[in-house]
Amino acid sequence: MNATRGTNPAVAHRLFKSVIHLMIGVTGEMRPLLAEYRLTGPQWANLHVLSDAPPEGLRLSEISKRLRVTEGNVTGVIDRLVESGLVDRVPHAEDRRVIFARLTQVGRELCEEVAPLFLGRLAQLFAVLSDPEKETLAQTLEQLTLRVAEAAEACSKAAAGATTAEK
Amino acid sequence: MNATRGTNPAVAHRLFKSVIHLMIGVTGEMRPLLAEYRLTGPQWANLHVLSDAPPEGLRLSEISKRLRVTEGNVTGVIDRLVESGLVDRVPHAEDRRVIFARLTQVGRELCEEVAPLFLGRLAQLFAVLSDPEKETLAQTLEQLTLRVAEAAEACSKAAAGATTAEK
DNA sequence: GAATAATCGTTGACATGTAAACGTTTTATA
DNA sequence: TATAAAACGTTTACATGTCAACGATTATTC
Repeated sequence: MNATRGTNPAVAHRLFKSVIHLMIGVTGEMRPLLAEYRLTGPQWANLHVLSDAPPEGLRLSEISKRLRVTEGNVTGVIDRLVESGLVDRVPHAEDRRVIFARLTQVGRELCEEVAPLFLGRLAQLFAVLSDPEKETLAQTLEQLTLRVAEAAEACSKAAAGATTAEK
Repeated sequence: MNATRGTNPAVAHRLFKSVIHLMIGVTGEMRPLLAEYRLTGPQWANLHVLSDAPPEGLRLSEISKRLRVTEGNVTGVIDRLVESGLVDRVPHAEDRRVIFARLTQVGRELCEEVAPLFLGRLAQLFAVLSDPEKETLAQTLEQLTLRVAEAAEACSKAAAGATTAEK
């Protein structure tokens, strides 16, 4: 389909670095705003997914999946949010392995206060792009993320196949 | 100029998350490759900037600038690279505040071995896009990063002005 | 020339992040 | 049903990452 598809590694590297630099730039600019509320980026990310969750909250493994971080990481961040009184840990009624994280009243109110500021600031930083441009760009990055996962999976399967064949 | 420019915060948020997810995805996929050489992503980033540096190496503050991380961070990563025998610390001849980080022979050889593998894998992950597409995307992200920094600077200047005015 | 300011790298306190090994509980399997 | 396997969250060890406060050195300024 795309016979002229390029594979110049330097170009791929440039793209990689541009992604990293953008992330560093944006998170760096958002940090002071969150700091005013004694929050870090990851803490806010956890609060935010919980603010858009059913009343019973989310199990930690679900937060882990949504934020794309390990469960051990979620454990620690939730620890600090509980410490701050923003989140509660609620054991599952039936399955005793499961623990729900749920916003406290204070946590919910903080979310409602911070969310518009956070999103507003973000919109400010990205104001160079129109909404459709942002949509398009986001869509491109999302698709690329999917393809990266696919490429990785294909590779690991190939490796597994080779290993199996060797046995 | 762009009267229809959108400022829907949800769209900005989607873009933000797409950047983060892409970064998590790619760095996650590159980690195993580097791990084979007992390297982490940041360690490789440090080695790589040093591999493209004058013979005397780079001062730590310069590495900090290029990688967009704090100097304290660079100190730690370089510590471990020195520990691994991949990097040397060389004091500046004239300015005794300055310390250069420079690849050792072993470090340089490792770089030359890892670089093509790292870049090749990266190209593999990004293979869905052609080189021109990657270029365009990278350019967009780089410009966005610039604008983010500008927007932030403008904001801090405004804040400084307000503070000054209050006095 | 002496006081002051700026630069440089390090350090310490803290918050993420991963990976691997656990204990607990639940599910699947024989 | 007894056993094996899987799922869940925690813990540990380690490597980043920021920030602020340092010492040491150099550059400015008066």
